Amino acid sequence: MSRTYSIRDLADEFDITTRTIRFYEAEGMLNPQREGQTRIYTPQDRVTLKLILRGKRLGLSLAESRELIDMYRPGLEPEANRPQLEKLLAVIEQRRSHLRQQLHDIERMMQDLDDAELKASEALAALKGA
Amino acid sequence: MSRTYSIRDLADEFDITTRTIRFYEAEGMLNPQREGQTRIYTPQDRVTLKLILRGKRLGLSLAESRELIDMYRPGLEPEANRPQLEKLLAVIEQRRSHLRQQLHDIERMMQDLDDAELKASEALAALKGA
DNA sequence: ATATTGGTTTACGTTAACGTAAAGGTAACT
DNA sequence: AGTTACCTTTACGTTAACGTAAACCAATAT
Repeated sequence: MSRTYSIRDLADEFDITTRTIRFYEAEGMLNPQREGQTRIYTPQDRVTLKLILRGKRLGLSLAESRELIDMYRPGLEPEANRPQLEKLLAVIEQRRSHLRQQLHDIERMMQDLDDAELKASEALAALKGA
Repeated sequence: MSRTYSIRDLADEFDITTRTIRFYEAEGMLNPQREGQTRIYTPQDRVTLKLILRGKRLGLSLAESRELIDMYRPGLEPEANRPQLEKLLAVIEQRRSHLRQQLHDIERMMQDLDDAELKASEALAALKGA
């Protein structure tokens, strides 16, 4: 019923190399089925990969992403997941504030650059006027 | 007149190691004066270090930060700086949009986590109710 | 005098996240 | 049969940004 993907399908879709995908598997983040030697990926595998890449964009390490992803697989006992879930929420919140800091830095930097450009063009104008 | 700083002053102020500061010097980003063997940093050196660290927070590589910083030192011929200045502005703009993407990812992730937590607590409630 | 504190150079070590190459299997064109 | 196109495993290589350790001065504290 549900379609499957080759390693190349996924590599192309997410613009990464097959090496990268196999690397994630070696790190225990993916466990595709096999058809003989060849890896076969389910939609679920695809989602997992997507999560890894999203985490990466957020600056999470693979280890962090792994924690996160393990969290998404609903444990049989939700209670057991509770502390981990809270810890994860804290990590995310921290990331969020980190991003705010970065945005702030960017604003400052843009401002500095605007100033520099202004000065430069003023200096240029002065030269031409002379 | 203007005060100076020891390597430790700066390391403590910015919460980095002296190794890091020497590393930046080895990379040609700092050129402190010497008093005998000992490095002496001026307020200007301090600003440079600040810029390096700001770049770092923004995810710039040292090489990128170096370009940036060289740009801040007003070249004798402003005209010559022009193309570089524009290139740099482009880099910053790209960073900015990258950050926006990250913020978006964070929002999604938070949402997913909220959902997960909700589900978890619901499952928990169901169990207790049974 | 010696021990502590803080500076120095030189140089090898470390980590993450893959890159890259070698060597080989299988299926499908031509 | 040959070659092209994917797939596989194994394994060594790479890069950035420092960490860490050894071995050494110089000034101060005890």
